[in-house]
Amino acid sequence: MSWTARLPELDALSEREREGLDRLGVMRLSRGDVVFRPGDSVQGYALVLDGQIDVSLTGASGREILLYSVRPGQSCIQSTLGLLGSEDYSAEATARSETELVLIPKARFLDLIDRSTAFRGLVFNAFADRMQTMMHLLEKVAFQKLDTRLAERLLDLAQGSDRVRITHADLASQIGSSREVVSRRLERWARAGYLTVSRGEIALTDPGALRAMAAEM
Amino acid sequence: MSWTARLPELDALSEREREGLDRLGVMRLSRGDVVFRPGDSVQGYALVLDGQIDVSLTGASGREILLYSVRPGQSCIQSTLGLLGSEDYSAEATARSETELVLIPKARFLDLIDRSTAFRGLVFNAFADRMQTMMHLLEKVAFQKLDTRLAERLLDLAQGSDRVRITHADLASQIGSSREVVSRRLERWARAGYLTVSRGEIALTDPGALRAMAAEM
DNA sequence: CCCGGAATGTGACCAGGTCACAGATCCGAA
DNA sequence: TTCGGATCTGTGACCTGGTCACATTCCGGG
Repeated sequence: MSWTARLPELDALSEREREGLDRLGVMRLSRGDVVFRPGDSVQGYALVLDGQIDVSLTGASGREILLYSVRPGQSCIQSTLGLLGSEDYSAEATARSETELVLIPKARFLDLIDRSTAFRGLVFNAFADRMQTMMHLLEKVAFQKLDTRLAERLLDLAQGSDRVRITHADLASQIGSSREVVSRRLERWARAGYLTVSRGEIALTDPGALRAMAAEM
Repeated sequence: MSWTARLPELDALSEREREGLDRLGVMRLSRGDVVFRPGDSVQGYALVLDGQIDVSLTGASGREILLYSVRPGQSCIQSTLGLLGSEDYSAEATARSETELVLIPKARFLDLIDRSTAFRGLVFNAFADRMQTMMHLLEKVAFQKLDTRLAERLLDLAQGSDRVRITHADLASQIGSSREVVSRRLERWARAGYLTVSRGEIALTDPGALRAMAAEM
């Protein structure tokens, strides 16, 4: 079966190119599987078909921060980095849910970049986008208050719904903070009536208040 | 006169391509001149011939952090970002010394990317490199202690010599900290005998100690 | 020699990260 | 059902670093 048909992003490729890619096998990952870790060498260009992969950095203290999530149709530009700049991974990637992905081998990838204008555009737009979000992340980490980042993250995780299933520790690692700090902040917000916390779950009772905090820089 | 000859990085380009580029004018900037600021739209691909351009982010509080410096032969990948991803600048760039640069207009740039494998390689290697250093920067800001970043910066600015001409405020803005904090830290280090401070200048008396601090993460 | 601006010094305070534990809750095995 | 370990959360003490509000000091030009 043809996986290239599942990604509208690839429509611009020629028939020939798509056929070639379709012969590549689809990998399946379970939640928690590690795609790569710091120091691994880059084997190919990773393209997610379904599910989600989180790419994050870990500091010396063990504290973590989420760089970005790779969703269907997107690629993990850490691999682009490795393929074009020939440096190994310095970040870690794990599957956040059941995930299907395709790995385009290095040689094939470089060949496609050379021959296909469409593919090139795809890759470089994705690259530029990620770079942009990385800059925004840097800006947030360097200058924004914890409140802002936490509120933002909660709203993002909620995706419009009013509850988020996540532990304080996970939440902390996504915004580059620590569990204790997040716990205390959540407690404060609970007292203020913005949300209620229970083991493994947070219910947003006043998303408006959160949005206000996320908005103020 | 041919400016393309001044950059060994461009040797890989064909004769034709180089001739075309040579017709572009060279811009001259003085120290302090602003190349672009947040919100400016991207006009073309900026290539530095001589001098140095610093690209930095500014937070709401006015605190700044240096993203990277563009040296001769390098390009400001903020412009690549804008050209490939079509987002405007979110950072600010200023000339740190007398600087000469060439601006390759958007259309010409995109054309070159399409036609010239060599040019493409150049651009994307530079892009990947910057991305890598941005990740390292993010890692530093998120996880490293001030000592490490400050010591690192001092050694970098000293370039092997034993003195650095810079104000505490400038130093602070380069590492994303504040003047007061930097002043106090320098004073502490002066008491420890690592360096001596005088108005506008810092003399490194014990670079070894600084290197030790820069090394420990 | 004086004066204004630039650079630096200083104390008080606040936000947030770290450490060391203490409870609380859940879940599977006996 | 109950026990025990694992996971999650709560809490106080402490430290680093950013912020605010000023006070000093230094330097060059008139």
